Amino acid sequence: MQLRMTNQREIILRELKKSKAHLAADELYDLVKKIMPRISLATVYRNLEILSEAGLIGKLEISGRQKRFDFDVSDHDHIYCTVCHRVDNLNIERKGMDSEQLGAEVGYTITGYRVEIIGICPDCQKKGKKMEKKQ
Amino acid sequence: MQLRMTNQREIILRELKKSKAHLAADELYDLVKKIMPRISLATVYRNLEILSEAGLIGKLEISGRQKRFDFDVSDHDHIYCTVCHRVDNLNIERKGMDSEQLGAEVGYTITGYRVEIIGICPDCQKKGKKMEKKQ
DNA sequence: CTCCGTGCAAACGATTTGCACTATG
DNA sequence: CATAGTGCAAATCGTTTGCACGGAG
Repeated sequence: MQLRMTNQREIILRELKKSKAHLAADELYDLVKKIMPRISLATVYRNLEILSEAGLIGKLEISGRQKRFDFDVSDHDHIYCTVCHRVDNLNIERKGMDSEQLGAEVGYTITGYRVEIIGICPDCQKKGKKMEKKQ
Repeated sequence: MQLRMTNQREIILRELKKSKAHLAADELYDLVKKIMPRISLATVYRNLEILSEAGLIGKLEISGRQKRFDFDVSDHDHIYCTVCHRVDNLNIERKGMDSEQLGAEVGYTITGYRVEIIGICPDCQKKGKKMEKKQ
């Protein structure tokens, strides 16, 4: 099964990288549609899946919501806003965590791990304060 | 808004605790239906939400499609099997992680964080080996 | 007797799939 | 020219909601 670099695949990849954000499929679809108006949402889904399997982008399965896709494939963690569901990158020093050993204790073979910090992003904090005043 | 301890709520809570597992709503629904056959799936969803808001159970919004609910409300992390989607408890020493400070660096107000180890559980490792032999 | 909770069915949002057609390598 | 990829619509999966009725406090 070889990958063909189709026009739609190329644009999807390029627009995600260009956005420098952690977009969900439908958000990226809106961007890509501006360039290629007849593209289908299914194609965006299919390609995001394929590109992440190929290691060209990252897949973020956070919080049982929409999957988001990461333009940055280097090793890093994420911080998640519970209000607007935005995701930002984070650099955590992962000292003192031996995931292999922890997994071994419960009989698991470890393939990776994920640290996710949860909070409220700067924008939503501002909006929250406005709301308070109104009420 | 006070909580009423209805029959269905009591059974849902009891069966989750009894299972000692991280069940998804439909799995718990199957269990509870054996005891109260006319219960509706919507009731299970509503109660799981309410019980987790009340702090009587934990809600897990980790990888995978479904939310899972935790019989154990004490502070701990989780390990997730990518093959069967099962979740187990884990005790990680969270040394060397100052989530407050990390959040502050990107302007977030932190409400919590989540560490999730990802791998393949003992059962699926066994099954995997069987599959290999067959092929 | 007051509302919170329930069952049911329908609605919903995100994602996937079957199909016939298109176009890459 | 074989076969991976596409667009479209319908299907699916997990979850939520509106509504009229039922039962806990």
